[in-house]
Amino acid sequence: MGPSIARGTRERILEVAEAFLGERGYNGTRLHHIAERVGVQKASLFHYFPSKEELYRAVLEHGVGDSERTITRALESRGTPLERVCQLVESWIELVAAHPQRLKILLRQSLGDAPPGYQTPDHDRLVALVVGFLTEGQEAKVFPPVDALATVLGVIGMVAFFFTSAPVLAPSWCGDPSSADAVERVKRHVTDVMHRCLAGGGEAGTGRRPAVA
Amino acid sequence: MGPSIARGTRERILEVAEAFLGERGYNGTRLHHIAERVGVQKASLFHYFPSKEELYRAVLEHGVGDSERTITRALESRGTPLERVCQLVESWIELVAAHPQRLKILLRQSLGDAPPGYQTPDHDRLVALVVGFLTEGQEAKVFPPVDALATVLGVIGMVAFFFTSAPVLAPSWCGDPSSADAVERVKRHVTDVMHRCLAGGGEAGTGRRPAVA
DNA sequence: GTCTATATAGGGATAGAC
DNA sequence: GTCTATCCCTATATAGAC
Repeated sequence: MGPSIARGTRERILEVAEAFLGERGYNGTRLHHIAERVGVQKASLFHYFPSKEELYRAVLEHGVGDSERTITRALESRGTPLERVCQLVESWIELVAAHPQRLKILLRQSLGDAPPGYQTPDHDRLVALVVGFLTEGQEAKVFPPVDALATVLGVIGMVAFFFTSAPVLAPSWCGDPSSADAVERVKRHVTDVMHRCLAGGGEAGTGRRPAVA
Repeated sequence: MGPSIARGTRERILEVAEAFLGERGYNGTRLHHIAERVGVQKASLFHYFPSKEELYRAVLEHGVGDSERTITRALESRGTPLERVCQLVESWIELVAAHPQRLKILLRQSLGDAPPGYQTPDHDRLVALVVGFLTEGQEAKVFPPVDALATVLGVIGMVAFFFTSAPVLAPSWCGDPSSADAVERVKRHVTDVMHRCLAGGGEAGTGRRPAVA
């Protein structure tokens, strides 16, 4: 994180744009509104960014790197493999709670809300990092034989849903998903699920269902 | 499902619109494109729907009701409570796989991609139905004391992510999420997780973590 | 570097013939 | 009920003064 005060106009534009892109999406965001909130004329935006699409790309790059650092750091931490997985989950949840807009932008991207012709980058490398950790644990018989890739993607899906869609589709879930209470509840639930799914070692887990129904 | 052949123009418009709204979103969908794919002039759309917004609402209503029927039917089925939960999960996954666009539209809605001023309807009643089932099971000591609401929303989030975002953000996940293989894999994983989280009765589950880290 | 003014295009919506 | 033609607004982007 850079200095949080006395930012230049370019940084303020990026910040406001990130908020709008998260809240309204690429197609729904008006340069007009960004300029207004920054407190500048619309034409001035084109002094810093040649087009709306380039502004979009700049916002994306601006938010990249945090996730990767969080993941590698957590996997290298001390503790049992299960503790490290939970450490990773909790760190990532905090990251998401701190920057909900970034996750929303990624989700929108995956749904196709991006500049025309924009190639959505994949995140296979990052996912593979965690999947590899789980697989190694399974080979060492410390994790049960669950579907490792599905487990990782499932956690991402749960957390993403808790912080973006759930508050809207099921208001009974929580008021402000970024509140300390909500963050704590998500952490507790996800780590609880991880314990239930990854504890018990290499033998068939607690309640693995017998066969196809 | 109505007759699938010799549909009227209105039905064809609804069908094509559903596809576009799922794929491009409300703001990204051009009436021009809908008309083109239907094989009709743009102005003709206004003979059937007074505005883009009304077309959007019609598409939504057209896809409502299936989910509710699926849920109530599964919860009233035979079997142990856990079997009924898994039955519900599998039925719902099939429904999602059969109509991925509908889920995408709902997700987009929750992200705010809807007509200006549109009030996204909540689904609290439907969620509460399943949560109630879990809570009763917990009071009867057949389910462990997990966070029931979080469990339900977590499953929704996982499945939603598997079928919409995961194929784009992590292409290693699967090629076509609606393929029989992919559907089977999702079913297996989610019911596996349900077994691990809901089996074992009312005592503290397998690996419930001791306290806050 | 920021402004006012304007060019240009695209898309939602309407009019009216057939 | 479907078409052609057109209106009109909005939004991106540019030109050029200060």
